[in-house]
Amino acid sequence: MGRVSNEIEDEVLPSDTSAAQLNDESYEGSTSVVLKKGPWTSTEDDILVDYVNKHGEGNWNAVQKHTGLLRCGKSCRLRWANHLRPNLKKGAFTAEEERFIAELHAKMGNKWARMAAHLPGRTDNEIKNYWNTRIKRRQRAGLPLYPPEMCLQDFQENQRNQSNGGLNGGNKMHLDLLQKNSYGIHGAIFDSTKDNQGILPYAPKFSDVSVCGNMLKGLDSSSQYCSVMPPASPKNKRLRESTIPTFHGSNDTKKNGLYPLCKNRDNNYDKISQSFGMQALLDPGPSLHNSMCYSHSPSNGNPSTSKPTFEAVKLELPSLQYPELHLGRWGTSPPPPLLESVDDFFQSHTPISTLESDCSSPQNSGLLDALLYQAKTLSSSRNHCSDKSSNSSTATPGDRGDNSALNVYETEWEDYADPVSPFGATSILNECPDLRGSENSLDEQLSLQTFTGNIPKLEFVDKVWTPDNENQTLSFLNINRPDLLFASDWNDLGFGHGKNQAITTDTTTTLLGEDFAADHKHMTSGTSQSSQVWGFGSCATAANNMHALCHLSDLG
DNA sequence: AAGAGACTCAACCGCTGATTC
DNA sequence: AGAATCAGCGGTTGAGTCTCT
Repeated sequence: MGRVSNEIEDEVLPSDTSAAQLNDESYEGSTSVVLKKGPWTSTEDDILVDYVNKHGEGNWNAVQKHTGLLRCGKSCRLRWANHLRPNLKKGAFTAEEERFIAELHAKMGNKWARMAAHLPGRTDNEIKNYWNTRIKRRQRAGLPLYPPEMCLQDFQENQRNQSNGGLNGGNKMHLDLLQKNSYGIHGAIFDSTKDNQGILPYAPKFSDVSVCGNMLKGLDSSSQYCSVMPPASPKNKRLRESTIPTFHGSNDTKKNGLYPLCKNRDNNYDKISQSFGMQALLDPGPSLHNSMCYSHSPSNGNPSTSKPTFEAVKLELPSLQYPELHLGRWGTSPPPPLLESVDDFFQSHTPISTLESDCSSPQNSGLLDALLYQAKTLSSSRNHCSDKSSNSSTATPGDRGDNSALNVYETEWEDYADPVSPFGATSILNECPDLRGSENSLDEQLSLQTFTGNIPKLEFVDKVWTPDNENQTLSFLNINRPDLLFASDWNDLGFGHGKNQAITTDTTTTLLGEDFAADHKHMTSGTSQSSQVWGFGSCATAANNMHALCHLSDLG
């Protein structure tokens, strides 16, 4: 845009640059050739296009020699790649593209070129500009950079990693990165917490639990952005003494699939709580630390003393910022229940993801427990008979083995799946038509999703995005929604339609309150397809749900 | 209407890895 | 093996445009 001024003065391309031009500061180069800088003119474009048409791409330094174009090879390549090459898609990103970019960024970080490779017609520069703009915008708005669902996914991966034996190589890398990045992260995380202290009764008081890698990264190199976008308003200055622990993923996910939130029965809620900044209040013990990185010096030994690392490190990897996302909702939640009870809840129930094959009996009493157990039982029997729908989001690792497409992508994933990326290449093929056709911007939709329970599902990242496959790419994963036991999944279980659904909804309302029920109701209003999957509408919602369930469990 | 600030985007810069000599 | 060159990537800059007050 802009820079039209050059258009006039350069209408004639100076293959025979005058001496006057040599002194022009817009020209630079060696003693022999003075290369022009600044905006390209249409004439230059024509020359370049003509050259590329004749000689093909590459050998950019030869352009100047052969055409007299006073541009360096770099500039030519850039011009061609970003503006002149055919099939470039100009114009604003569509909502679908925006979502896809978010997903890609979540997985890749600031790998613009890679991202561009998945968006035909889009350039890395374009994507980069878009993303940076988005970051700024969301930062100003105090919004998270990523949809909360992504955070959950990362958390789930982390859960699996922990259950699989602690830190693996990827996690180790995580730690390294984390330590390097702890400063920026600290600020970021803390910002989000303090900002919500007023409304978040269980705002984390733990300190020094630095967010791990993927959550922290991805924002940008200069750490000017944080995983949780703090409102730009000065009045929102925040403390710097605490952080919200978060989880990090690993590439294990791409092997294990998804939905592990409840898969590991070991203190799942503890870990969730950790992720939401609750854990430390209750359990400062080492369990927390399995997945948490500490920014303070190990020699310090004082977990309450945050010692940000000031080493300047470029953060590239994705940053998942969920804690802040819906703190408003958190704020509306009752004070946290006894987390132990939540642990009990999870421990007493077969992980949702394994309902199909494992119907444990409730170990806890309580209405919801009973309901959940009943649902599980029915689900198990039903699923065994129905041979799992093709788009089941609860594919097990074994299922994945049957998915050749998945395997293909999985292989390619290895190339760039960052071990510290928040998301592995989890691939659950579920469509969520709810978002399709929406013309809302991604930001808007993400906000919406927060309350509708739609979880943007990370698909095979290594496929090229097209409108045709977008519905697959943007599948949604709802694997960890205890609240949906009352709704969508009951549909799936044969409970949810008509009267039964009304009953469960009413029950939810009664037991969990209008707010929760409204959420639940909203979420269940989706299509049957979307109701086949489980998920958190938002981390906060999930937390609320768990709190509610915990309450119920205790009440029961 | 005007000014300020935000936004957008093209282009440049520096760095890195691959390739060639 | 090491230097030179090339291609590409990601970060940054800056000017035009837009929006808000």
